[in-house]
Amino acid sequence: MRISKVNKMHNLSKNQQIIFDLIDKSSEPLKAYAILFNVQKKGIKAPLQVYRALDKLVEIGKIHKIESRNAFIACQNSSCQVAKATAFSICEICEKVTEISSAGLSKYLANFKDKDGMKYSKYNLEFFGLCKKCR
Amino acid sequence: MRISKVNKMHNLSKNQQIIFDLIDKSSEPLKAYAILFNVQKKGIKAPLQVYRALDKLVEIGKIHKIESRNAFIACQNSSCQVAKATAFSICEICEKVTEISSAGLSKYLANFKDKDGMKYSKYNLEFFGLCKKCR
DNA sequence: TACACAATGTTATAATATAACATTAACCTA
DNA sequence: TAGGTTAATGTTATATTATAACATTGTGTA
Ligand SMILES: [Zn+2]
Ligand SMILES: [Zn+2]
Ligand SMILES: [Zn+2]
Ligand SMILES: [Zn+2]
Repeated sequence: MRISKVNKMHNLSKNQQIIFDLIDKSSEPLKAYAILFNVQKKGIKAPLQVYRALDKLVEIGKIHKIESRNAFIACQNSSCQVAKATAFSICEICEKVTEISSAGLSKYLANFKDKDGMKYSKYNLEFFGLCKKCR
Repeated sequence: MRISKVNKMHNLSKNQQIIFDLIDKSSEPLKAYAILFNVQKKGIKAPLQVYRALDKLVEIGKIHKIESRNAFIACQNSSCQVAKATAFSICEICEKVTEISSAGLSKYLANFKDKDGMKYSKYNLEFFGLCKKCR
């Protein structure tokens, strides 16, 4: 396998890199229009440019969407290669979001079968409560 | 405890009842503006009237929001008195949504502790896959 | 080179949700 | 049953989130 192939696996384009860097260095989930505002100085002017980069970054697992907040967070779990099994804790006061990395939880959910015996390979779980600081 | 008190627990107002009835008889999750369109003949004319009823219905657990779809579904689980622990399966082809009612799952999630030993009383879980019909 | 595909740029618009303020209904209790 | 309180409603305007459509440019590969 050549270097170029290795890189290609998750080689980010210019816009993708700009937007990923912003999300990755943020201490909190970012919303699409907050991202847009922050990257306008870098030449990204339109919502669609942001959403396209976000879509791709979600697809390859570099970021995740917090569905209940319409916001995006960098993957905090180096093993998330694909956006297919995600779990988060969300503080209902300060809105701090943490990606949960629990082998037990992911094993349990990956093996969960519903009443019809159906197994699901993809899921998103959001826990809500109060973080340490807010209790 | 008087009758009025018993009823009051989940006595729906006029708009709440209209909107709940619509969602309850629907075979699929409904979006807010689809609801608005459907209840305009009943005198509900503005988005805010719909969103206010939806907020209340979610709060008391009569309906749930499918976060990944921005849509609302009637509670299919008679024991959901409050919107605090929900789980759904979602077909990625036909978009059929089913509320999962599994004692094992809810027990596991209610008892789940993160790395810091934190327990969460509230969660939302969405599984994705293909339903029987779509496989 | 030439092809295929991914990414970009741009304008416009769709879809989802809330702010602000005035009014009315329902409920509780003195 | 009058008065106070809270919940719900009505209405207009606006904020926020997301996509359609189409033209163009870059990138890797045969
Ligand atoms: Zn991750
Ligand atoms: Zn907190
Ligand atoms: Zn339910
Ligand atoms: Zn299906």
